[in-house]
Amino acid sequence: MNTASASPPRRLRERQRKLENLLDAAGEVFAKKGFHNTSMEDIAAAAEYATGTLYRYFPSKEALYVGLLESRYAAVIAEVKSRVAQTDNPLDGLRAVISAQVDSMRRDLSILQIFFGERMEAGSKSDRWAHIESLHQEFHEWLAEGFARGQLAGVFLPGDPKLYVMAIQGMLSALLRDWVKSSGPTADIEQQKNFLIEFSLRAICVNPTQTS
Amino acid sequence: MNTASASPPRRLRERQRKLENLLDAAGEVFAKKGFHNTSMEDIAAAAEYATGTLYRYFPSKEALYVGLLESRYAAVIAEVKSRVAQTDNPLDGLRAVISAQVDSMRRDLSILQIFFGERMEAGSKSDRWAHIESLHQEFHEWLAEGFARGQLAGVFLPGDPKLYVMAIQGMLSALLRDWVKSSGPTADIEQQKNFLIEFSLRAICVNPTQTS
Amino acid sequence: MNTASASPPRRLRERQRKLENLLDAAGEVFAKKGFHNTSMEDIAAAAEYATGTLYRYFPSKEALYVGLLESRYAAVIAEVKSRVAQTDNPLDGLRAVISAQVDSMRRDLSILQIFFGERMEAGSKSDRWAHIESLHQEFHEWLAEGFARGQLAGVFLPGDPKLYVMAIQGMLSALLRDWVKSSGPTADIEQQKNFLIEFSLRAICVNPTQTS
Amino acid sequence: MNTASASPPRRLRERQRKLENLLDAAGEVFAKKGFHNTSMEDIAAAAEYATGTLYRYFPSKEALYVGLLESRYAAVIAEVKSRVAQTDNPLDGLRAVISAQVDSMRRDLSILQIFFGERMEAGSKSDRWAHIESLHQEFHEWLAEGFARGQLAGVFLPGDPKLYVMAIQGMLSALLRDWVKSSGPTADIEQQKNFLIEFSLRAICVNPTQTS
DNA sequence: GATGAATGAGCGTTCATTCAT
DNA sequence: TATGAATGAACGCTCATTCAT
Repeated sequence: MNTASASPPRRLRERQRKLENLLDAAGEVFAKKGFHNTSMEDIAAAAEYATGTLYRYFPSKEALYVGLLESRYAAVIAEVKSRVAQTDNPLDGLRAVISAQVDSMRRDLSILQIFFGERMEAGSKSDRWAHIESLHQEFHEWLAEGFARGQLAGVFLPGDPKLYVMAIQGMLSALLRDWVKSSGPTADIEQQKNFLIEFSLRAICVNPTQTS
Repeated sequence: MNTASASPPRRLRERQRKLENLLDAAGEVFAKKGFHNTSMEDIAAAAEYATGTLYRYFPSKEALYVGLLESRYAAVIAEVKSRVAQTDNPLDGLRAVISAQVDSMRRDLSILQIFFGERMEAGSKSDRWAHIESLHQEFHEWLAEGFARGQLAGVFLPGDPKLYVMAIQGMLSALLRDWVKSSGPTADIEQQKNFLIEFSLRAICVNPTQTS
Repeated sequence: MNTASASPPRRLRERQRKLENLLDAAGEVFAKKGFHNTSMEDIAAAAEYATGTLYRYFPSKEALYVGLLESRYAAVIAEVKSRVAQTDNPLDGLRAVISAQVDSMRRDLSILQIFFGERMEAGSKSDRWAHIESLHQEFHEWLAEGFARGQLAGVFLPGDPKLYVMAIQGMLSALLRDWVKSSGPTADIEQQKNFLIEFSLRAICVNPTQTS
Repeated sequence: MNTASASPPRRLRERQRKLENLLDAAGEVFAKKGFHNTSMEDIAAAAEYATGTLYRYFPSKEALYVGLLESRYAAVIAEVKSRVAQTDNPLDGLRAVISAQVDSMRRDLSILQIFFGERMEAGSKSDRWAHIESLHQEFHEWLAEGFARGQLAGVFLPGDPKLYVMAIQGMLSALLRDWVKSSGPTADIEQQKNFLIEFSLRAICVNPTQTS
């Protein structure tokens, strides 16, 4: 292979790398100060770029923010799916769903701070918001399907799977929000994680007593 | 009593009435557009006042927002406490806690949209934020105490009451957030409410089968 | 005399008294905070009136300010003239001019702070400004005439009397400005006053050595 | 030296040039309308910039104003010092002090209008105000020292040098204020300048008759 | 591609003034 | 006459975005 043919990929890889750097920098700043209190100049400074350069990568501040959320959310979803794939029964699947999310978040608290930071306006008609929303939808549907399989297997109690998903994700959110408020996961993370798991199993399983 | 002595109260009542109107108007606008995308002019227009007039009632936009949250949150808490006071056992107490919150919110969806709208920066050192935060703390502690009583009565399972509170409030939040997203409570509210109650009872009660 | 005929004068006196109070209050506030940083509400509060009431006495904030200056300046001028009237030769007249101004100002430092505070815009076409300006003109012309008499008497050196007036008044201003800056007359007022007098006499008199 | 190494200086020089333009424009507007009646938009228009641009050079309106005063005052002081340095005896030094200030001011009347315009509130704790104040202090002390040397040489009369300085600077101020009022130096500047000089020499010198 | 100076619309806030009571 | 709630124009300042270099 010659340089000519190798160059385009290199260009792309280069661009990807810079884009990642930019998202990382933006992530830090957004996490610390929220969307509205972060200026493009802040981000540029953190990424060591000039303001104008940001616009070579994202057409607007909102696009940058949404892109960031998207990338972080996708990573969490991927982590969950991967961890669930390593299980072979609904109970462990449920455990993995909760565990993976707690672990993801714990690893990078800034994700949380962004997730629970200011929501953008419903008015934003950006395609990217649509996409992030569809990521979310698709994730919840995937969770619901997994849940339905547990019900068919006679392991989970009957009822609308979507409601079960909502309940579990709601509890997770509350835990994570707590961490954000106390700016950092509290000491007994494992205990909290296990609490959530046990709590869920009791509420969800046909035969909770056999769940250890 | 003569008119002269009655007059000052009238002034105050008048002011209260206007203040309520103002908060209502602000509530609507903040709910629709969020804090940062709502201008004082928007609020003034909604309240049918001139911009300057708003500052006779609140010293700043943030104070107005916080005042609004405070007033709404206090109402929800009051409702919950009142409903719980009418119960005479932990199980019904738990049911009341969930029921009352769902009902409160359903009644005025705009509260929700504000609660789940953009959070202000942690930087806001306003005393009012401190107050609203203490309202929240105090409410959660009150819930935790009630829960602890249920444990002492042997009705609820053991475990850190604060975690139980977090779990329940988290599920409630998720439900309400769902409503906000679909801009309005979905048709089967009662079903969703009951789902949450049953779900919680199973996860919390020593003897869930006797809970009807 | 009956009440009917006495009433109008009483009304007027009453009004005068209130007006004086108002000016006094305004004087204090203007002196402390300057024209632009003083709001009508400040003045109203200091005078224990409602804002609207101020407009019954002065048609505008500027009119109030100018009225205040006018009244204070007129008093200083009157003091100077009265003190000069008690002298019988140009030398003592000059001494009185300087002495009276220093004493006037020392007595009420707030006058100074107003005189040396922010000047209004030249744009203000108010008739009152014209009047205050004419007070000033007339005072300086009166001083110049007095000076000219001293020249005719062979006591003062020749030269444009207006320039002499300007020089003396300039030195007085500088002294007073100094006081304002150190917020209060400095300890050795008498010494400073005498310095100015001696300085002036040396520069002005035909035969300074005989001036004690 | 290559272009690369020369480029940064160019940037800086460019910035300096623009800053000067800005100060000039601001000087004109402030001189004409005073601080409080000049809006940032006015200045921007005069400088042919957008409002936002001003804030790239000065962090606030006050900073711009203070920066302007500082730069102008520093220039006057420099002129005075330079002119005095060319003299070799106290008498000529005194003449130079007065002459240089009159000439400086005459050259750019707008300086005057700013110096005698509205003073900022004492409340402004800006570092720049402190600096300008220290410029002033230092200048007056320098003048006082020069004066003391004249006393030691037996040329000037005894007495607190600070008071002499105050007197002379006060007369200068009065002259300049006069010019401002009549919006422009009056025709007989030289005569007025000489009057001030002669007046001062008579009041200050041990042997005024030999001073021509 | 990268820069960063420039833009200018938009916002929160103030306050002199008015007027119904 | 006195009140003080209401007004609304005006201001200082910010910052996402553009574009000449």
